[in-house]
Amino acid sequence: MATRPAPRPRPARTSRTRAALLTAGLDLMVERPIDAIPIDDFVAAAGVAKGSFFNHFADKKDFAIAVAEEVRMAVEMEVAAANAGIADPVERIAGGMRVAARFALDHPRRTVVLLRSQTPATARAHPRNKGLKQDIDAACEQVLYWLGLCQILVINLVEQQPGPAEAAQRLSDMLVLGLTGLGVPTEHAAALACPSRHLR
Amino acid sequence: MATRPAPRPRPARTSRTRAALLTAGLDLMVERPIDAIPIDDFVAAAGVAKGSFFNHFADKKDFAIAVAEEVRMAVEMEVAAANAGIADPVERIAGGMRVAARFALDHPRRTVVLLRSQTPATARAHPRNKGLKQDIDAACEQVLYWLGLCQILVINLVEQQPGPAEAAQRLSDMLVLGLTGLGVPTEHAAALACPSRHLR
DNA sequence: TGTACATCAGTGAACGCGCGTTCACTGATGTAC
DNA sequence: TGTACATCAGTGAACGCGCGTTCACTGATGTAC
Repeated sequence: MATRPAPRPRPARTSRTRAALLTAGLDLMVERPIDAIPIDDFVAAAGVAKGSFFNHFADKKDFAIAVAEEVRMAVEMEVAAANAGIADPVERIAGGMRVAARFALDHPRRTVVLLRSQTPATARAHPRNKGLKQDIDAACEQVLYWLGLCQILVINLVEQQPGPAEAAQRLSDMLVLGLTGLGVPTEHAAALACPSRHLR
Repeated sequence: MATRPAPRPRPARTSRTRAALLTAGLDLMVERPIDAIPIDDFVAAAGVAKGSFFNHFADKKDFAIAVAEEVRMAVEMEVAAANAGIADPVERIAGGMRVAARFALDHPRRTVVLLRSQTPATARAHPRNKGLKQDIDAACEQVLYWLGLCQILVINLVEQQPGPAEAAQRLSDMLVLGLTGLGVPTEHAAALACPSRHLR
């Protein structure tokens, strides 16, 4: 009967396996949605055994979330960095769209995976309840409206892969359209949207 | 050995079964993509036996196409009707977007199914070849650009379900954005996009 | 109108495959002494 | 440094379920006479 205290940290091999699986996930999910990819393909691409998959992820769904989360955190960090020190909320949301556009141009593959991971367009929840929470719903709808515009822009940039000038123009158009839609005065929106400010 | 000539047309029961399946398809595909719906659900909703499904459709994929095709033909007929007698190509494509918007507002459920049926955004073919077919590709890209804008507008209308005035405004914005993006002079685009022309 | 018969859509049980998940075993990694 | 041992990620064969597809049979519909 031995009483040795257990060894604990064994990060090297472990994190290598996990990273290989996440990388394989990114690679394969660029081409098709996760439901069309068997786990066998992920583990083959990662070069690990099928059982290892379930050592790191509870199930396939959990894996999809983990892959998307990696990309989402990367985007959010860039947004936070770009907005550091900016207080005006209108400028902050404009900055968010700008960063999203920049990210889509820089990392089209990761962006595709992120877009895929989200509840697909036309399947989103419709907060149609007209009860007491009307104000809250209105605020939520504005957020959804803005996120929707960002998503539309990002899809457009990833699909068409326009040159820098064209991309800046589309971002600018979308900013004016979106900001005026939120009630921002046209001149203010136009100033924030000036193409020369964007994308380097 | 009998030599009676065969009876042929038995349309009543047959077309009823087929129609029930297509209707069930529309109903269920509003909520989730076809890959998430077992055939058992379709036949249960249609009230027919599972075997009947394969009397009418070669396989599940064929069924998905048939459901989408019904909606697509309805849209195309409306576009053709709206554009009858109009020769100017710029007005014709503007009319196409107008009809698509109108259809999305009138038939959001059918529109959702149609959107689902298409190669999902971020999975479309990228005609990136820079060879001799440059001109053809350029034309194709313009068509894709326009269809993409229509799709974006339609998704937005179905998701947000704005009131008539708001919807007309979004259509107008998208028309100006799209037409000027195709090189149409701003004044001309603005005239075609005038909100008072749209959506009744 | 009535009867015999031919056809083909309808039916649902059965099949079989793809694939997500499990599990008993292996072996690499690290600790205790 | 060397040896014994404890742990836990890695492994891949096996399992089992969901679901698309098949098929032998039934029965409704319509034609011939």
